[in-house]
Amino acid sequence: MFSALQTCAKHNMASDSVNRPTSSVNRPTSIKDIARKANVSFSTVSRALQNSPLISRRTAEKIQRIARDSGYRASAVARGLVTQKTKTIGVVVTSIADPFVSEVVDGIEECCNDHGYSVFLANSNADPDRERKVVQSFAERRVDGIVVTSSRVGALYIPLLSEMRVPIVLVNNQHPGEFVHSVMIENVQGSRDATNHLIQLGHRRIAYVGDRFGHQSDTERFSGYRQALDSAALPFFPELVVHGDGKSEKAIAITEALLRLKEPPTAIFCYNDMTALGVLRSLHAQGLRIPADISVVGFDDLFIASYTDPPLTTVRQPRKRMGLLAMGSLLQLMGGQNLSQAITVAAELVVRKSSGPLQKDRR
Amino acid sequence: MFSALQTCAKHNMASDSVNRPTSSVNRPTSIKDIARKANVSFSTVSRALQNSPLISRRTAEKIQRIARDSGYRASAVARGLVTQKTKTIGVVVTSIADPFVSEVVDGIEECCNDHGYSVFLANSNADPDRERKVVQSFAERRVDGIVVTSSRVGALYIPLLSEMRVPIVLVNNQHPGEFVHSVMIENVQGSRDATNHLIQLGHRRIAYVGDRFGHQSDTERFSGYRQALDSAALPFFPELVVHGDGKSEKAIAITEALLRLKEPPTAIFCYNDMTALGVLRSLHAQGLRIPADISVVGFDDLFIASYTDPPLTTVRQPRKRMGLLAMGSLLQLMGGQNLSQAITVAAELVVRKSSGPLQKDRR
DNA sequence: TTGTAGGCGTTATCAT
DNA sequence: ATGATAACGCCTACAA
Repeated sequence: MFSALQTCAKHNMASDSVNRPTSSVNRPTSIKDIARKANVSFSTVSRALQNSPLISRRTAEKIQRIARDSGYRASAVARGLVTQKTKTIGVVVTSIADPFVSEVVDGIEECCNDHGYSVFLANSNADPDRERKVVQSFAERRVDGIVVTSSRVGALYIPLLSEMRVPIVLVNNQHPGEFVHSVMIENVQGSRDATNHLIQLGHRRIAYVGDRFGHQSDTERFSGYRQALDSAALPFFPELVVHGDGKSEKAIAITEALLRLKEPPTAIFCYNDMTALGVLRSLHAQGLRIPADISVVGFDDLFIASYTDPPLTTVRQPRKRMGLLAMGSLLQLMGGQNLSQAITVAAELVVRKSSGPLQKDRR
Repeated sequence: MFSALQTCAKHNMASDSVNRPTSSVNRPTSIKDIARKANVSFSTVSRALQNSPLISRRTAEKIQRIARDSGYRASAVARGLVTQKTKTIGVVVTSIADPFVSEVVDGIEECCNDHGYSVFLANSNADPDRERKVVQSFAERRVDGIVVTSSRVGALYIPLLSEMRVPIVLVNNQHPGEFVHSVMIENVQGSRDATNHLIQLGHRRIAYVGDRFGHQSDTERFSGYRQALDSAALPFFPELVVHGDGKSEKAIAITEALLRLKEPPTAIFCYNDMTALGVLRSLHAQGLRIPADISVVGFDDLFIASYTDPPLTTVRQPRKRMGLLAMGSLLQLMGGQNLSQAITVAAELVVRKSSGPLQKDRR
């Protein structure tokens, strides 16, 4: 008892005079501070705070009370160092300001929070170099897993995966085939449905305003469009297919060109809602009535789609759910399970007012 | 030399047989692994990797090469433990899916990235309990600073500030007066400008569709509206002031009621763009022409504002810049500076097509 | 049921 | 210019 006290005193002196020369940088209260107040060893405190069964109820309660009263917060960084698990995941996005992306992240975050994980967020600005750097920083942070949305360079992650030994899940990335774990929207089915919808309304000259050439999602959506035409035995008009950039400005110019054709389309199917926004605006500017004169269909079902004039017929991507699914897969992978199948999510046609029956005598 | 080798060998044996009984959980390569390969002590490696001047060029280069080749990534968690600085900040948002919020976060993230910080993101869902929990988790993560956007419970952070001893900056929170460090939009000036704009167009019966009663930003925007009326010596009509909820659905019903008045307004100034969206839709449904029959002005300048029909006159909040400013302040605070003045950002009226001169004979 | 000791991967302060 | 050593705050055998 006596010697124990002496040791304790010596220890205190050491830590007060030597270890903490600058008392001005007072650290957050630690497990040791609590141990001192409770007159127990700090390992007892550690156990009590984890509700370990091998601690007497009395001391456990006392310790927990002291911890609460002194506003103790266990250091996740110290814990991470010893357990080799940080309970964090990294999320790489092109831009968090993108409404598609932000809803996916919303889903990811919700799932993380429910499972005690914190999320690191980083923008890549669709720049492969930045994307690389961001992932390096995640590596240094020792994240337990990574989710990447809309990457153009999914292949980048293949070597990283083995290097970092951390599970990675991609959402709507450009080259899912190359990557094991991914959540993808069913582009082909979605755009087939959209095109079929227009065909059933009687349209024969249906334009497709795509994304930049070579992008996987564009290729797939175009493919769905072709499939619909083919299975309805309708002719394919190459002049009705134009590549945009997924933004509305470009779509405006494209629409004008489309309308200048000797035989303009009677319906326009757009790669995404942003493109459709530009198309709508351009059509309005030309004084055309929608859908009386021409029909428009988008893809994504952004919030804005129900507020355009007229409300936009489009293909819905359940973005938040895709985020939840991605995080769900990641949790399984981090738990050591080895699911290797890519998840694919059905796209849902949402019919609003921008699509209508073909008017035979429209001009 | 001989004894040194022996020590080294002993050390290796110890760490290989005792310290790492399970070689299956192979950790990322550490400073020690590199030290072994380079035949130097691990402190030399540490210095070489930090470009310490007291290391010979030769060994420094050798070490750096080995580090690069073995894909070494310094553990930020270990570094954080010893330096007591994690180089992370926590961002609390109501919902990252909110377009206002996501652009603020975009600015924050950009600034963080430029300065070597990583950002933890967490949704509060506007729930004070969640908000409290989120901040606790940030405390455990030992973040170096916190940014909170659109909190309704700014006061919550006052005790936290002293407890956590971490700088906090609030963006557009409800009660800035209570809090030292904040970035706020100039609500009063912005809505005064908007209202003046309508007055100059000849409007006398201008409605204000606000947010829920009691919210600071609503109170301020209403105050700007009143100021404009007063300084133009115009009468104030209480029946033209209605409280919405900042969402478009509610605004639809409100607009219908407004139009049923014996003397309906000739212009509607909305608390935000979402509200304006509902107003526009309702107006369209009633067959009114905008702005010929009635003018509409919003607040925020969301992306969607330039794509409504007609494009919406509104008051712009420079959201990304506000994020940058908030993070700028936080950097200064984390650097030990003690700026205590709240930052206020000017709002900018953006005139588009939804506002026009009063038509005397409109009905 | 509780205490002791060692180690997680760094940085930093001594020595040499 | 380099090496040994002690933290940082926590977890976890192993001892008692």
